[in-house]
Amino acid sequence: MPKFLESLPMLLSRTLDGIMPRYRSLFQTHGLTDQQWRVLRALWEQKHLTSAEISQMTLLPAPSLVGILDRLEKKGLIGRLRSVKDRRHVHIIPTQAGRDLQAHMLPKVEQIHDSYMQRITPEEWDELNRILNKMAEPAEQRSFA
Amino acid sequence: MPKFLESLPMLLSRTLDGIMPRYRSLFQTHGLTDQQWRVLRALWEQKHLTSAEISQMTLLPAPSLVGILDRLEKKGLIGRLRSVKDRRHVHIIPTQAGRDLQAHMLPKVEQIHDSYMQRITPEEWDELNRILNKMAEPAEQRSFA
DNA sequence: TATTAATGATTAATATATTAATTACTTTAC
DNA sequence: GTAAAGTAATTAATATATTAATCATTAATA
Repeated sequence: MPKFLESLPMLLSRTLDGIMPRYRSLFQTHGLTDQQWRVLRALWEQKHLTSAEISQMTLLPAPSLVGILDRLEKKGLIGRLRSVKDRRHVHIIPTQAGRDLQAHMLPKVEQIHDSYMQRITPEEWDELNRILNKMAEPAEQRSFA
Repeated sequence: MPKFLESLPMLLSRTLDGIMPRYRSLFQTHGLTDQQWRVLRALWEQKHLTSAEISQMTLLPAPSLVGILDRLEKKGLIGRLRSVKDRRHVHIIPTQAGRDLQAHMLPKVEQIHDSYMQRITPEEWDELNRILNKMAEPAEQRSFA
């Protein structure tokens, strides 16, 4: 097997490719894309978030978010509300239909997540987080061993 | 921090978002996208590969590959050659310019990879691979503990 | 061998990613 | 108080992802 396949980017991509289809088929039964679900999920414990806040939480690039929010709005799952304090900000608010869909889907999403968690021990999960965070840590704020 | 940010998909996406920019800025100085480099990289130790083989190695979906190969071909980095044995297959072959670019870029790419590897121990790297492969393993062929 | 089924690459349609530029609005600094 | 600098959302242009369908070719079967 060539070294290429054992690189860090390929390892991560391969893992994502391995786990996402199960999530995706659930999303599809509810007419959502991965990214659209992410936005709804980010709004779960919030009354409202600005577009920039959603972008930061979901890792979805701001320009992509415009279209994603357009489509969620067209589906009646969210609303846009321009801030009165600072008219540059747009607050994104889940509609009742959006909240209902969240409530319906979240348990199933968590069920899939749990099924993956059961493949490893809590210690392995901690290890995984520790190692990956060390990888992704920006160079500046890295502590030298 | 909401549980959402601690999910497996978000952990993996966050890590990729953290590490890819350094690769990407290198690719950009050579006028390549991530995916275009992946294809060249896959051809590194091969004289030629079919489109399907490249798709499987690089994890790039076959329909996306059509355009990616178009652009690599237009840049004079690869050539397409329809198989005589089975005219359904198309062999992808790096041109001399493609091989030169590979040879020039590969050390720099490996340098970036090494710099990430230095953040962790070889044992942590093995752990990481072991855990992630367990996550991505298809359910059917999973061994029960 | 004529038909049917399967396969590899491609096209089509829609959604998202990436980078740069723009627009509307706020804040700073002079 | 006004011009300049900064900020949040958006648009624009190009590249890629996702799913389904198509096209040409080959393999399988009656």
